[in-house]
Amino acid sequence: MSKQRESVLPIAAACCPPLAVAPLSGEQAADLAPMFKALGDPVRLRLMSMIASTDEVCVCDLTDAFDLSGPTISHHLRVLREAGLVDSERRATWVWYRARPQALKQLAGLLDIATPAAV
Amino acid sequence: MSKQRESVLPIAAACCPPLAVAPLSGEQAADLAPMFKALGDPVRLRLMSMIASTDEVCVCDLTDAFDLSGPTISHHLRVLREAGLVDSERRATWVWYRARPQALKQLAGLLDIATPAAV
DNA sequence: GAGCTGATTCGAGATTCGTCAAGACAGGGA
DNA sequence: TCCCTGTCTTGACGAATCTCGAATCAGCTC
Repeated sequence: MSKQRESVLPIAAACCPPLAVAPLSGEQAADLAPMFKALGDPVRLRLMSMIASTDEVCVCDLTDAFDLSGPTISHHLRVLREAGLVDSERRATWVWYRARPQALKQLAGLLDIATPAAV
Repeated sequence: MSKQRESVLPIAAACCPPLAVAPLSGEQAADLAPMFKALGDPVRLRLMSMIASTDEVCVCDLTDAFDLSGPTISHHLRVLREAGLVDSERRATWVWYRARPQALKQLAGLLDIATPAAV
């Protein structure tokens, strides 16, 4: 991530109507599934929530919150980054992570239920 | 699924504020991650969209839509079912699947972005 | 009851994933 | 310049996942 060329992300590729409105094509599903998959691990879901609930987070703070090794946290952050859910930026010694609201919004829209009364 | 006792699902366990509002606890993340994980496979994501976009779908129709064997489709449907995302019901010879709007709504709420202006 | 159709479960093989230890790289301070 | 701190990458291993064929179960029709 030292290189910022990952700004070309799979986000724009998929912009679909809610699941409850129309079925996805195979291609759309293949584009979107990695995002859900990235959130499908408890550690990554918690990392995502920690990153999204503040403006920026330092890796050092994230590492301290888990009983996992540094490389493991780094690996999970990389998965989130490659899924387009977060951005990273090196600033002096530390690396800071920031959420990508676009991506979260896209997933939320996909899961939106057309019938609010449905229970 | 022949037995309907799976109606006791992990849904009620987790009911959390949006990711962008407060970080998840380890327990909350462990409850929610399986749902995202279930949607993290292209085949399952497409199955979910096919089920959610109509009232009910017969397994036979789902199987026909993929180049996969029956047991494989059955496996993916089981994952969706155990994650609490769909319900199944046997009616005569056929088994019908239905989405659980509660679950989709919960996930959508979790991904909701507090700042609609954010881009 | 016998036979048929549809769906699930079981068992096995190949692939992917999660984790860590060791090494490499980037940047700041003496 | 050299060393130290902090982070990422690489390589490796066990565990979980995806897929299929074969066998099993559920229900209808004759």
